[in-house]
Amino acid sequence: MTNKTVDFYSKAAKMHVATDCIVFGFNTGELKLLIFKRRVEPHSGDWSLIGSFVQVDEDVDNAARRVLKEITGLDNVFFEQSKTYGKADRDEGSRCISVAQFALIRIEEYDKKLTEKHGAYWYRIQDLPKLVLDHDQMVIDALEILRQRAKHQPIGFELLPEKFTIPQLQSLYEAIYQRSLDPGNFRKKVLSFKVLIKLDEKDRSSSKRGAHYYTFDHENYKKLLRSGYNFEVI
Amino acid sequence: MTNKTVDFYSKAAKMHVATDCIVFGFNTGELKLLIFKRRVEPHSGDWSLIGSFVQVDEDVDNAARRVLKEITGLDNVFFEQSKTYGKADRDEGSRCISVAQFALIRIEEYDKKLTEKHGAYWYRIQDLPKLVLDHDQMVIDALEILRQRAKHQPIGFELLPEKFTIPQLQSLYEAIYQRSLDPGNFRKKVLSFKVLIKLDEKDRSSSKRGAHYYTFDHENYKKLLRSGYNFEVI
DNA sequence: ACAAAAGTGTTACGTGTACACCCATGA
DNA sequence: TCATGGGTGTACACGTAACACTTTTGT
Repeated sequence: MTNKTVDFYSKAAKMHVATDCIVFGFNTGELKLLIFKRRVEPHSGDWSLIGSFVQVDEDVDNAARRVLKEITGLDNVFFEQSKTYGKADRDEGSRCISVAQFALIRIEEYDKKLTEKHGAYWYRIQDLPKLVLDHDQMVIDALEILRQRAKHQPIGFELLPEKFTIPQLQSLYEAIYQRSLDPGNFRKKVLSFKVLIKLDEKDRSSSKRGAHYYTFDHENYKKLLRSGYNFEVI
Repeated sequence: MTNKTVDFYSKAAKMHVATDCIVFGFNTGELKLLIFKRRVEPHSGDWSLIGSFVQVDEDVDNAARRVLKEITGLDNVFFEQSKTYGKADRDEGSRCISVAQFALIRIEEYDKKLTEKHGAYWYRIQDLPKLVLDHDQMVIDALEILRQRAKHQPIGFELLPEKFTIPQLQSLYEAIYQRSLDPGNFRKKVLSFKVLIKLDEKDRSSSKRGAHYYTFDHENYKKLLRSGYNFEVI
């Protein structure tokens, strides 16, 4: 590295880089968000998203995975970058920009002990409390992106258990878009993509007849994507 | 601020934060990108996007506006955040994350003297040279987002002069999506949105009959958006 | 008068939507 | 056997795509 380089970089300011996770979950027909009570100043005790500073030798994406694992115990979670928040005055603690990322997790699988230990709770998105800093805006933006994605990719499967029924899937989409869908049309649409594998087993928890379980056909999905398929679910 | 706070923040690493601009322009029926020859190490002399470090007291969004103004002389440019690049090893100079933002500019209006002074050139997106660091990927991602946006918002108008004809607009969309569109259908579709104002004046540069100039009706666009309208151009 | 681009009209087709209807089963 | 949610079938409306056709005007 030349002296010129050192000079050029050294003149530039350094700042904290954080990542905040908008963690979506789904159960009992409701879209939920994992938030927790902040334990450091400023705003200790207020509600906040789960976040962390990014370490010097750590990819930003990985920082998000690290925190989420610390809190939920979950690995291999679906993550996607949402937006970066870079207003100079967004954090009065110190100049700090935050890369927001949203995660979709199967709510049944996370470790309740861990989340309780960290003071984390699932809230319905409709009745979230006021969050710290610009975290309210982060949630609004992430929801927007989730809706956008869910329209064209079968992203919703990330939020359901391995085995799920079509009515369950429909209920998820209804929760995401906050509107009701026609059962017949939804079923036809979603089956037309040929990315669901029907199982023999049935779920009888919500009707006497029972609804068939399905699993997501990852193989076929990838194949179809490569051949330029577009999944317009809604 | 409590001691606890100081402690918490001070333990976290600080790093450089940069912003890189993917500057799109459009003329002679081609989608162009503004890139320039890098003048600092590492990679001095290689082709690069236009970027800068973010200053301590500067919003990330404004940093992008600042560089673009320095180079093109343009103010009031359409900007949108694209993605943040945060791999630990993305810049060998020093740990540095970059918030990529794309800009749409009216190519006729920029100051040629300024861009020449800074060693900046317009390249057709089809034949861009290899760019420095992860800038190639930034362009790919930004194009993807531009296409996404252009599908649902009349974003394309940002790339055209104040007055433009419908065939011009069509040619822009054809450049963005790299496919040809039916003139009749395109015209019908775009006029159906009621966000174009027809002017008396005609552009005779590309036909004897001449094509009517139109302007974008910002007022009506905002009104329609508020009432929940969706602009599906393609 | 003809070429060439602008602009209009018409029709066929596929897809989404609404809704009627049948199925399976526990109580 | 009836109520309930699962699942199938169908008819209509509408948006889109393809393309034929008309208009304008400089050469």
